[in-house]
Amino acid sequence: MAGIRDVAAKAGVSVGTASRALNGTGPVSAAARERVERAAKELRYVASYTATALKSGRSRNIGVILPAIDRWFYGKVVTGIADELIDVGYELALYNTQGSHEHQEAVLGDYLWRQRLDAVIPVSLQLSAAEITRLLSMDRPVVGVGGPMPGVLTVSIDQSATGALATAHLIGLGHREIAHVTGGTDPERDFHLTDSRRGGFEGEMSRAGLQVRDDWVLRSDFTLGDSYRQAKVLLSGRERPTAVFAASDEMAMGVILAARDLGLRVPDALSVVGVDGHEMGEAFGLTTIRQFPERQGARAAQRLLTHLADPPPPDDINLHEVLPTELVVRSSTAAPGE
Amino acid sequence: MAGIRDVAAKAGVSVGTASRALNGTGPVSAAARERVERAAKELRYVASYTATALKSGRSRNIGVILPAIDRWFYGKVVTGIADELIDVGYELALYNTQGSHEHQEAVLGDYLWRQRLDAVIPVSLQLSAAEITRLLSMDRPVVGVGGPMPGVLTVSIDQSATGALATAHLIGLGHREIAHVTGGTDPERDFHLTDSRRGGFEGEMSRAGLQVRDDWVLRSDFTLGDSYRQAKVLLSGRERPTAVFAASDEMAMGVILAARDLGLRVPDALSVVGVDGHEMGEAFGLTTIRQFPERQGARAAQRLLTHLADPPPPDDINLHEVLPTELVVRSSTAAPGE
DNA sequence: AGGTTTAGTGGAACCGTTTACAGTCGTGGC
DNA sequence: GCCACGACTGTAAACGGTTCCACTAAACCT
Repeated sequence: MAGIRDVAAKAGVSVGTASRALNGTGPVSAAARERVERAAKELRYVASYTATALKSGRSRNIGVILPAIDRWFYGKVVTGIADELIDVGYELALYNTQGSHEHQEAVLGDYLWRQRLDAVIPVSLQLSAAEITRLLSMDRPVVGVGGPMPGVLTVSIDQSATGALATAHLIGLGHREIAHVTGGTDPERDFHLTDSRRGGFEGEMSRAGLQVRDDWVLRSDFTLGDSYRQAKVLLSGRERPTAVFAASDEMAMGVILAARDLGLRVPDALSVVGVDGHEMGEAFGLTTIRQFPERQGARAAQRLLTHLADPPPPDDINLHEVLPTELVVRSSTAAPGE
Repeated sequence: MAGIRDVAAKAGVSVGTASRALNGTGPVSAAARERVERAAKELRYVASYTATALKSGRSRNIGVILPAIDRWFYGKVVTGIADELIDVGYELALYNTQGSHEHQEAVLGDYLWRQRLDAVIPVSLQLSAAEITRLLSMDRPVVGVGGPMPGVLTVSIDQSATGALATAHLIGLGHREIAHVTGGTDPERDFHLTDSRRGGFEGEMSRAGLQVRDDWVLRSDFTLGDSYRQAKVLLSGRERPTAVFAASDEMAMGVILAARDLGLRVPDALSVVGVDGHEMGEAFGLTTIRQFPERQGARAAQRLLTHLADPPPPDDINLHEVLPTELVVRSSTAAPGE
């Protein structure tokens, strides 16, 4: 492995000059620069990142902390982040807490302090005040995705408005008997998201003077399978809603499958609306509130990068950036039958 | 930020002793060790990884290169790897090539050479001979997932056997008119996987004396949506297969949706079998050949770690480790109707 | 013409660890 | 009583870059 000394020697300059030539910092004559560059190429020289990082304090490495990777939303977010980073030569360190507080603490307490990271993107993390303090005291840029994370910059969608929009769509079609599939099975995970989407649902219902039946609010774990099972029970009851708002597309698809298995036609006998914009929704004809997780990830990365480039951000910055969502009407919703 | 000097000073020992105490390398008196440990704790000392890596040459960081993160298989593989690594204090650097050869070259050519990585796990990568040579010349452990990658250790399932098993299951039920949904839309991606699963299908068909109809082999892109559309065309034709083997669960679910939309009952009018063991398959009653991507990822990580711990591996190691799959029979397959 | 800037350069300190080396001290063997 | 040995320790040299500083020579002022 060639080092910068080898390059310098081969180019007939000092290591200082070689470094300046390679990094474009400081003045270097055209001739010297050219010789250094050629030497570097011939030697297949690549600067050791660890050495660079140690001296300069910048590692060109940013950490992404999330509770899972094998779920639609997180996969998309990471994709968005990764796409944004690869172009500017940053690398991406992934920390999967698996929703375990133990792991989360280990990551927040130790891993992030090893100075290998220039900045951090926590995704949908349930952070305690102490954890946030600790995170921010690292004195590196932090931009979260999802939220809320009081005190840290975030990028997210308006969960409550999303719930309200979906509900309003159903009410607008004439539905009055509306059930809701929400999250909350795992108290640690998706806590706020669940609550605020349901909040939007409830708000919109009461605004329209409609009642929210407790037994029509299904607590699920955000998977298709669980939602399917619960919806089957719900839809087998004597009284049935005419519409269901599910807090995610996966759960909405579960509801559709359950309805079909029970011989209920969608949307004739049951309207279903979800949230996400999951690709699979298309084949189901699923009406949904589309969010753009890749864009959320990309946006977080961008904000991070500008903070990294610029001096410390002004104080009047937009702390919580809210990205738009979009109602996509397909064939799973219609006016109530009969 | 406290450095090891601060710890040493506080504990009243030299930095050498402090380092030895903290790392458990070399002899240190119990008293000194205890003082150092307390000092470190009180100072919230965490060793700088960049410094450690620079000096020791070991970064406790392993790279995962893959063509996408937002697909079921990759999400699972990464989860398996991450779970395995977090326990032993290794970190995970993620490189998403997005299926672009440009990015792949950048990663293989530059990124991996910056000495930030102790080892590399390429996942489902289509590597040229030159790329493999370059990868191996880094002189660090490499264990791939999926394959084949001639010359590098890999962990994978037997794709061909998987195709054969699925096909045999259908034939065993009495089906003779069998269609296949395969990949291959994107020539770069999933190349081998597609070919070998289809190979298994064709082999099993001919073994049973059955013909493979060209127009019953659907080339799809491994998504539910595309498979759905193609299956709809297939199943609307005058002649219909009585069974479909889809090379992935997502595509199989697309076929089931298409069948239902056309009023064909599954499995009465059409049997469908997939490959993967996708969680969503359960609600579809999907029969499938289950593979365990998390286990594949975990296994790759384990092999890597042992190679990292032990001296260079013996030459007679098992180059390609094949992990088992499992037929899961649910309600999407049955003997042909009538 | 003399004094200041400025482009270009080399040398060396430094980033925060690990680790090779040399040394001190007490202990046991003879 | 001396020597060898082991346990323990401190000092300093790396690791491979970046960056500060001092310096030269040419160019630019007044």
